[in-house]
Amino acid sequence: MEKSLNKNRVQLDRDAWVSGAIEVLADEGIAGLRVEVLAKRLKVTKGSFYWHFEDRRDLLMAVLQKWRDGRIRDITKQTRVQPGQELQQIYHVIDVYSASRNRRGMSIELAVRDWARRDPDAAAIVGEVDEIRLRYARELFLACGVPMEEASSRCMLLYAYVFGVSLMIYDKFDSDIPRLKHDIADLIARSREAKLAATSSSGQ
Amino acid sequence: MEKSLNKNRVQLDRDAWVSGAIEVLADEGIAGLRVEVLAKRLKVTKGSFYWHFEDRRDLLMAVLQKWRDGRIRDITKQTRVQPGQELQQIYHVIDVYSASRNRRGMSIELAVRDWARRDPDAAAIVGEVDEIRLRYARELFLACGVPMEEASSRCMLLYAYVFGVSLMIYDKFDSDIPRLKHDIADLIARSREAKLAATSSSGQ
DNA sequence: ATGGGCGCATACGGTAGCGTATGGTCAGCC
DNA sequence: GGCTGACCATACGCTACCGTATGCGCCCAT
Repeated sequence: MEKSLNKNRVQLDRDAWVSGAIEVLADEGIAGLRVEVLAKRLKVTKGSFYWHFEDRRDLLMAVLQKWRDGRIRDITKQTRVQPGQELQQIYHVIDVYSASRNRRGMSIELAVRDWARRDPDAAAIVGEVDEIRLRYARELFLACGVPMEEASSRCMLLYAYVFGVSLMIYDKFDSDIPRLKHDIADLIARSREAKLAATSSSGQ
Repeated sequence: MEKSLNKNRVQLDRDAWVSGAIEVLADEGIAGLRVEVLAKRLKVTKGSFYWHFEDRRDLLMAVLQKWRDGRIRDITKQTRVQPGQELQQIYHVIDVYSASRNRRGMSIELAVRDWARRDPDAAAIVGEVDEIRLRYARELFLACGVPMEEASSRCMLLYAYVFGVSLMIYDKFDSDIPRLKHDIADLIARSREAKLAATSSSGQ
């Protein structure tokens, strides 16, 4: 209620700019995230932009914060699991993080990681997100009875795979991509014990 | 001998420009690959550039060709193997393609793949390279006695991993990164049969 | 020695983008 | 009904970059 703006004259706030910026980032990459381009997409001029932000860098930092907060909320959600469903949850994580089921999110992810290759601030944010994701995913493997070191290896392999596969262009390689992806998920997720647990519980 | 340029007045040819362009691409990404920037790095002006190239696009296409040719030569070299050494060769491929052993190459690789996300010509080249790499790597798994479908899955996992891990920032996650990487290589490379073959042959 | 072409420098017009300055508009409040 | 402040438009100077036009020096063959 804090701002009773009648009419449909939508006033932009800082968050609207940041959300728009993330859209542009996904489409054009960090190099294409220009304030005049963004302003045009929001159907205003940059006069508005410099009302809400110090400069372009100010926007970019806000983008990083928002992205990080969203990723942390998301990973806590995706790895929350009721007891006994840990292995299924691992398959679920592989699935929801795959590019085919999450094109927009993966576009943003790759744009941020490319950005992080040349910007220390972005790299720090990516480092935070990676560490949290790896820890949460490792918990899933540990809950499946996988020993600590193997859990570390497997969750690392999991994330490297989902990001890596979204960089590849392999449509001519195999005729049955769904099978391929499912088999790869098996390679990542199942230890010998876990496989037994999966086959015994998947039927019910 | 075709051009006897005495003195040390080095004349640039097309290939020198392309090589320089790949350096800039690795450092700055495709968006930073500007002809005036490149000219400055080569210590000439863009007057020279437009002697050798139609326009910027002409250079970019030449970069793609050169990159593709090099990658194809490299993968044929890295997967050539004498009989009996197939499994070791798989570990070798994982090693040489890992970012830590090949920083420059991986920078170029990631820059090209980011480029390919928005440029159909680059995407076509990446598609070519990926298909050839996957086929060559699959041959290694097949030679290890891995059945066809599993060989496809494992070689795909291999490449997705090496690219994906180079996107991640995980230095705080585990204290023993070498062990982690070795364990992951095991997860990718070894089938039950292959592991037996490895343990029996690694001692000799 | 000289004329021609190769390889590059210089100068130019044009566009896109950053950041600043300043003016305009509308809502809400007294 | 006039004031104030939030939000935005417009105009400006500056830099970086693209591509073109043209000039200039050097090497080589005749």
